Amino acid sequence: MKWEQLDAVTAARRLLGCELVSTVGGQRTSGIIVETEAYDQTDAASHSYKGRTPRTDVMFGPGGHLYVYFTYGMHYCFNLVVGPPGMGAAVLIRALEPTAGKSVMERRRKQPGVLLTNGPAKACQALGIDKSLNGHDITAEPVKLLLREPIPVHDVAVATRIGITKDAHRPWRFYVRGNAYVSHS
DNA sequence: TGCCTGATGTTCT
DNA sequence: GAACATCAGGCAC
Repeated sequence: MKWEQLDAVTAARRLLGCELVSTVGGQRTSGIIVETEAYDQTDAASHSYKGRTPRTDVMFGPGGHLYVYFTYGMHYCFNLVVGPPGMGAAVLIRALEPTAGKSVMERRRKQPGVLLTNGPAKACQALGIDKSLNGHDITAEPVKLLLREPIPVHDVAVATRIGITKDAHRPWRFYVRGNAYVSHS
């Protein structure tokens, strides 16, 4: 998959159903992506909206890399950068359905079941992703994205994004209908 | 079940 | 100095 060739909305749809595999710290954890949000430079809610800064530098790099940021004083969230260099587009991974390493996730999260990964900062913590992985290439260890069959169109729901104030009306959130790990349906 | 709030770093104004 | 792509615990109903 050539993430450099996709816009944020197309990529956000295509990422649903794909699997993320992390071997951070020598511990294998993985999950299927079930909820995403699209952001791009024309979008006031996006970190790239105000142009390139040291923080948002990797968003303006080539697609296929992780953009990891720290927020609210205690949480990390991670995006997949998409589009060609200079585009400033990315897809926020909001929720995963765990496929391996649940016990590792429980140890990291100190929470059971659906609470492991049903939110962007939770998924990040469960996979052991932190700021040191900012700019990481998604085809390399220790965090890899594996392509899976696309989710059928009728199983994908579209909604407005969560937790933002600017451009909040854009229908740029996508999730797998009926999946228990989706944070808001 | 649902609202309110504390925790707490980084970035930008 | 305020805003922020959040989460979890506490308390009122």
